[in-house]
Amino acid sequence: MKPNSPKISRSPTILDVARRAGVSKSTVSNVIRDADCVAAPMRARVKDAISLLSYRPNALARQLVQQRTTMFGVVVGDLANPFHGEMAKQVELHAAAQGYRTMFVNTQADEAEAAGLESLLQYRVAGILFLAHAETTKRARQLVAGKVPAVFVTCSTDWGDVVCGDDRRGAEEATRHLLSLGHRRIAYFADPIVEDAADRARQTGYREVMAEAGLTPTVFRWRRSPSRLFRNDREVTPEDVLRGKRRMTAVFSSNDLGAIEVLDCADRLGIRVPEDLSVVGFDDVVMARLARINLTTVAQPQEDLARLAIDTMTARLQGSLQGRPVRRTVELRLIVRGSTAPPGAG
Amino acid sequence: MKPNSPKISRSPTILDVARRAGVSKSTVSNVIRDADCVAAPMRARVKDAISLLSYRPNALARQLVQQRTTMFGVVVGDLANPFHGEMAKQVELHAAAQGYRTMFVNTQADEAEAAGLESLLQYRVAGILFLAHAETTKRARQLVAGKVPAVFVTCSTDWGDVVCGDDRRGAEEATRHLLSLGHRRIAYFADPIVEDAADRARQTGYREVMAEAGLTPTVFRWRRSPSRLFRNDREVTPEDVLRGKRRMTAVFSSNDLGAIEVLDCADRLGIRVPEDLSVVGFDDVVMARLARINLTTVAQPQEDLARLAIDTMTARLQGSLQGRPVRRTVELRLIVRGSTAPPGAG
DNA sequence: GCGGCCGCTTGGAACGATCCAAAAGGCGCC
DNA sequence: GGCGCCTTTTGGATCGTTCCAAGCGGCCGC
Repeated sequence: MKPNSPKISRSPTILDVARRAGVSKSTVSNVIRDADCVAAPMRARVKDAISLLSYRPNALARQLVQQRTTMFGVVVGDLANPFHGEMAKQVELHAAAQGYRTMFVNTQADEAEAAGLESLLQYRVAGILFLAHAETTKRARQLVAGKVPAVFVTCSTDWGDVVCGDDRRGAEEATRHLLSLGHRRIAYFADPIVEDAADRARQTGYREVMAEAGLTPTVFRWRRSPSRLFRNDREVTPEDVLRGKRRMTAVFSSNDLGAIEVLDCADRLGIRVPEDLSVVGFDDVVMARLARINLTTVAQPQEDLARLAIDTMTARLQGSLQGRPVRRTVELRLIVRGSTAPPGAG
Repeated sequence: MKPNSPKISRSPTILDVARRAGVSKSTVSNVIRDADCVAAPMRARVKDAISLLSYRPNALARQLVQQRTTMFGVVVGDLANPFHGEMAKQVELHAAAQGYRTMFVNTQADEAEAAGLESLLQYRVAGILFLAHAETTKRARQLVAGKVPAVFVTCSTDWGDVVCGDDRRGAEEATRHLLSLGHRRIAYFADPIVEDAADRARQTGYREVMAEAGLTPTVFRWRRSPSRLFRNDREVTPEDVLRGKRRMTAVFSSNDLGAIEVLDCADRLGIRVPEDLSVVGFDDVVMARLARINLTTVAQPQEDLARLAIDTMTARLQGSLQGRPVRRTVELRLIVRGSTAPPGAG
């Protein structure tokens, strides 16, 4: 080996540090991983060399040799959706607290999803979190199932752990609230193009309660995905529902964004809320608390969801959780605000 | 080397593929990087082996040896903020289109920022994007400046490329709009605790126009960062402004979230908008378009911002952009909606 | 027939860390 | 003084790729 090869500024490696401190690379390695088997004066000398060279360990090299990474892949339907945004934030926060970084893929079960997942797998992420995601494609399942732990947050599946609220019960509570106010003609608005499990569970809760009360359920589905909301290109509008022959007095939307969209349509059509129409959402996004929105909704505790999701993931990774997928739930709670009232209250 | 060591299911490597196809690993490498120097029948044989073993290249190993990664670090102030969320989404989208993955760090110039940046640098990300971020700390500068290209989107700095609108001119236009309606007592609401450059530029624009008109500027600052808005723990409220001795007739907020907060306070205080108070925001988040919000605001073209940011970043990486930091701007445009009217219009 | 060239394939040396087994050194005990 | 033991330190193998220079045929032209 030639002494003093003329290094042209490249970031220093563990070998540079070793040379500078006059020790072997193994000792440097022991210091940076702070193993306990290194004597104090030596440790000090190495630390000096490290800060002198402003050495920064290479995470790629480390994770390659360790055969495990500290990155999570996060697949999120639509970061522009406030609910997803908040979930993403909370997940990033809790992952970071456990020493994991997060790689995001923003995709709605479209063709980009497969590419995004493929990429995450090539990076050998330690696990993949699916956030408030529409139904995953079979392709997704076939790509990740079994290769890497998967946790689904606020959405359901049979091939990975699930962390969510009891959507069905939440929907039941919301529907009962409308019933107790005296509503009989209550419509359910499903949001995305692609059905997801959360949507289905909420719909089931709604149908159940309607049936119990001897009422006919009415289900509508937006034709646009949430990201396209507020874009004035609605294909199903509340007008279809409210001006139709069997006029509805209440709408229960599978999520807040949809509910707010309903409010907006109602406003533009001159339909008063809650006098002419009651609206209930699901999620409790911050926006819903505004005096101008003031939306009755089923709150999902986003921080709890995120914490539980990360806990589940780390449990899988440490092996303290093994075997068949588990399902962990958080408490949902109806928050009554000003968008609901007895029918014909005006 | 022992033949047939009893492999216990591990993801297959390039060597496994090579053995299976009866060629050398170099040839396999040539196939997966599709270099043109490999004969057709051989290529076919290798591809068969790849799909047979469902081989997936290891991005860590590849990037380690190539000495360059295809990951961007993205530092974003608050993913729960709709403007940041939309920016994050657009950036992820355009990065993915160029073959880059994104690692997110959600942080507001707090102590977590340094740790997050350190982590990004350990991963040897190709570059770091700062999104709508509050002023970066000196620590951030000292960590990343010079090591890796940095692009600041919708915020400014002197040590990295900047992509933003002409905030000052936008603020001027907004202020002139209020003046032209007849307002004289116009307050400016600065949002975050930590001043950022965008905020300063907007404030300058406001002050400029006020001075030209011979009016005294009045600047207020929220004491909470945007993520804490809507939480009922305001420390400065529009009440301070509107009920004070020198009653304001208009408020120009440095961003939409703040403007919406103002609207909300006004609603709760029984102050009518726009009759008693005109409100102008900045950003044009989707929410602002709702009939119930209907906020006059200065629109920032988020997709253009994201595209330009990624373009600038890739230009730096390819070396087609070199030398001192550049500053690239996009067009801002005032959108007049229903939250502004002549003073005393009620 | 031989040299040269070209197209394809290959072995080996990186990349920058971790980890393990073995070496080195110091110390006390018989 | 020799032996074993314990604490530190060390060299080398390894992780899964890329990349380069060299090898290897075969073909063409003179």
